[in-house]
Amino acid sequence: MPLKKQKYYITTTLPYVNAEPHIGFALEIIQADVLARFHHLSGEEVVFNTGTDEHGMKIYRKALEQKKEPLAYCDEYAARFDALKRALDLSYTNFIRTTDPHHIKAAQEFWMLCYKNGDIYKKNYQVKYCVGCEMEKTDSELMDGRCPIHPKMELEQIEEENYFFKFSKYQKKLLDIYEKNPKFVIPKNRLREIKNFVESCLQDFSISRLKSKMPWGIEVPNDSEHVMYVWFDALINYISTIGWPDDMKKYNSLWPGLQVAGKDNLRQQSAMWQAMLLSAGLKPSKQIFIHGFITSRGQKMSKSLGNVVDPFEIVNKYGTDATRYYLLGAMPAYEDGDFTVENFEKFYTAHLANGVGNLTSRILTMLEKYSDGKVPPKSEAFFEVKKFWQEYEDALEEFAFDKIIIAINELVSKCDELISEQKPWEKAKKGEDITELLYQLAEGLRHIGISLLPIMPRTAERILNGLNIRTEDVVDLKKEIKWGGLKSGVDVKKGEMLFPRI
RNA sequence: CGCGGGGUAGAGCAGUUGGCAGCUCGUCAGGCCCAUAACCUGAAGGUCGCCGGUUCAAGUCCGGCCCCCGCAUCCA
Repeated sequence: MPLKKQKYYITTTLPYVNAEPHIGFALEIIQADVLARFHHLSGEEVVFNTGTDEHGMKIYRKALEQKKEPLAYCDEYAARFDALKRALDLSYTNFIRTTDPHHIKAAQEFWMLCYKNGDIYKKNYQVKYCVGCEMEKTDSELMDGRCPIHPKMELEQIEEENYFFKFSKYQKKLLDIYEKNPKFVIPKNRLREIKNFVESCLQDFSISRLKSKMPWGIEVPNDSEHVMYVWFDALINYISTIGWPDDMKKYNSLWPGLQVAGKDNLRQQSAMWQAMLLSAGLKPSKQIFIHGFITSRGQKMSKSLGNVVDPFEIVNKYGTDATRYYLLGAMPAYEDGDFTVENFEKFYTAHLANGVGNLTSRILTMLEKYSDGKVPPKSEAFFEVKKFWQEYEDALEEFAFDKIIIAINELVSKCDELISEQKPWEKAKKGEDITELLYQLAEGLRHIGISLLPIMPRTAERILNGLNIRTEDVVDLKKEIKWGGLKSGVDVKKGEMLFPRI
């Protein structure tokens, strides 16, 4: 009986197109890619969404500065973000732009649902405005009632009519979601953080801007004087990209999905967006994973400090797979991680050149020298691959990408230890039979190759090709993770070095 | 008493429900020659920020204190 393929929907946040792609976003999308690839290998039908968030004041201003039409400006940036796909070897299936006509329609439809549900209302919005900054200021941003940057200037009071969303109405329901599903937000401390926030104060938030002041947004239905505030429109991409509301069949088969986001997005993703979904009568997200920030030499990256790391530059210098591996393995899964070139190079040398790269050539060379370039007859399992895969899957389940890398490295070490212990070169000289040992190593290498498929797709392919396995044939992970998948008698070939030292 | 994160070997970090303090790099000493000067074994190196409490037992739980980093802009 043919089973219907299980569906897996995962999405990143949409980066805002007012700056170049950031290494922190690279981390996010690589994490999502590992999950997407793993589930694809497991035989699931994967929809993996990313894209660009393109509306709002900042974009509008930047476009004006560069004397461009906003959309033309966005086109350029969207292309730059889409270029990450190639640079980082990403497998996303959807790339949505919030200026896509379908998304615009969906956002308006969504608005109407919230409106009909009585959750959108008009209110006078009083703000303090600093002429020096040309910015609205909230009370929490002020010092002694004055702008901290322009303390000599008087703040102006501005009053405008905005639409508001009844966030406060959903306090109890949000807390219910968190209560019912203790893994709704990973890691735990982030769930606690958002719980505290929702428990303490939920203020209705403004979801529109006057079009006369800021025309670059999605028009509010039945009120052409307003456009939606960028947050409200952008969040809806998670469902508009999977067909909502036109293709309800597709939407129903995929939603709710998994969202990956940075810690700066905790509130928007796990509280505001969830309240919006409730208001529209839709299901809350399945789960939200919050990753930390990447610091640069211990400090937050900023243009003024000049310590911003460009993902394209890193990929050009060290290669796609090494970049993926470093970001996944050297950054703590749940906290901030520090990025330095020195650390990158150490990690590269220790794990890639000396570790998996060296082991691959060791094993393949031995097969060529002592086994006629063929895989020897099968032998019983020496390595505890079952335990290895259990660890691997458990770590993935909790988004502990660093733990996956540790588990793979342990398997690499075990192979190295076995070689040193058994001294196959010595035994071969004495004429002892080492075919059993060689099969152990070759099959161990196959498991390493399979386990690297989601992490470093190209490297994994080269390892598997060396063992005469085509990645197209790796379609059923359940089968692949069993001992003995490597066929005896097939030719092996040692290719180029995987990771030349730097 | 604004919010959050952190202080563990020279550096960077792990330490889940309390139960002999670990990993990577670096240093030192051996081994090995299948492998990318790679690999393996061993050693040195710690008052787990400070003080107090609970406990047979605290890096871990509780209370207090000190220090560092984010929370205006650029920016994920």
